Amino acid sequence: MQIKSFFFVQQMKAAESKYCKCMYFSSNALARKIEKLAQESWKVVDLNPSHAYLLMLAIEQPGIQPTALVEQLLLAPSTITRLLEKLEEKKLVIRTNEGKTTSVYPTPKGKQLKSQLDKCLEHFYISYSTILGKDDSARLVQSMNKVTDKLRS
Amino acid sequence: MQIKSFFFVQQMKAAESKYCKCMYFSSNALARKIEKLAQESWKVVDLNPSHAYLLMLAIEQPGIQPTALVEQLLLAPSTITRLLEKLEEKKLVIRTNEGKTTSVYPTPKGKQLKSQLDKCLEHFYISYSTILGKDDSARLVQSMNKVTDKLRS
DNA sequence: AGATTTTATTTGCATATACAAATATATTTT
DNA sequence: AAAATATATTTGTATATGCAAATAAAATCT
Repeated sequence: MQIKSFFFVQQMKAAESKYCKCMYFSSNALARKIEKLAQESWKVVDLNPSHAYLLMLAIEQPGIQPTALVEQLLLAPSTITRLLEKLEEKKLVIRTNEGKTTSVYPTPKGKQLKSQLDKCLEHFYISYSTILGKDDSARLVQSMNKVTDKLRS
Repeated sequence: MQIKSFFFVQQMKAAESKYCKCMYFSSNALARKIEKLAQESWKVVDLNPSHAYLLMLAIEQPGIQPTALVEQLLLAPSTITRLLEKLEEKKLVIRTNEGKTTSVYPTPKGKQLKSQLDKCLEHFYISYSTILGKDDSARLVQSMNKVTDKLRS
């Protein structure tokens, strides 16, 4: 039962998978693994990484508008709205409307998280660069960004 | 209104974003862009890329079991179940149970899609490698896979 | 052989994300 | 000024994904 144990007991490496040469497969698999790692890092503030990133932006650019968040986080407008709803529920940000624009401000409770958020970011950075090496991970990040920019439609 | 137009009209490049140096950000942004590109490629068979990949595996390895699909697609078991449910609804695969194991077979209707599926894969490959260059994209895929494997916990 | 543990799969539930349409406001055109 | 267009944001809806628990069967241990 060698074949069976190969398939079942051991986890297949991404590089061995039949479709490993395909960017869909690789980028998604990588993103999922990183997502998990990131969730660990931000667990202490009870926030999903996306929410945490948004909060960090709101703290550093108080009054920032959803459109700007869309640009900076490369997420869809509706996604930003949903993230904001959750952060507002948790009393970490508030939205003020004036005309058609909305401004997002951190609440005092949100601002208080700043140092913890910084620590989470640091923790996350360390956790992947220890596994992957600082240089390698920096290079990978750079080339992923380059590719993302090229794919701008 | 130069600043305004910068923020609002032009989309910010991933490499300019405040958190671009972070792997969470880059890997997710890339995966989302690639996802979109892939969806385009598989639209003609009315399948999401994940479903398409699973179907391709079922065609090439008839009788394949969910566990093997988990290994090869690096997805959670429950996700595989859900993908299978949908493919079964569409009468593209069938599941047979024997004891605790399940075997997945393509239906005739599923098998008929093979050549179209191959074309979709080809189309997708061409669409990203024209934008990114064959060598660059191959290199990127390779390093993403390497990283994914290292992150195996 | 019966009890315990391991393995395979599914279900219930939660969540992030996006598209398309709706809404509301601002800007431009005529 | 009124009409048309553009911009900003939200809502309704759909979907992929995962975790944890449930179920069920097989394998192992005693």
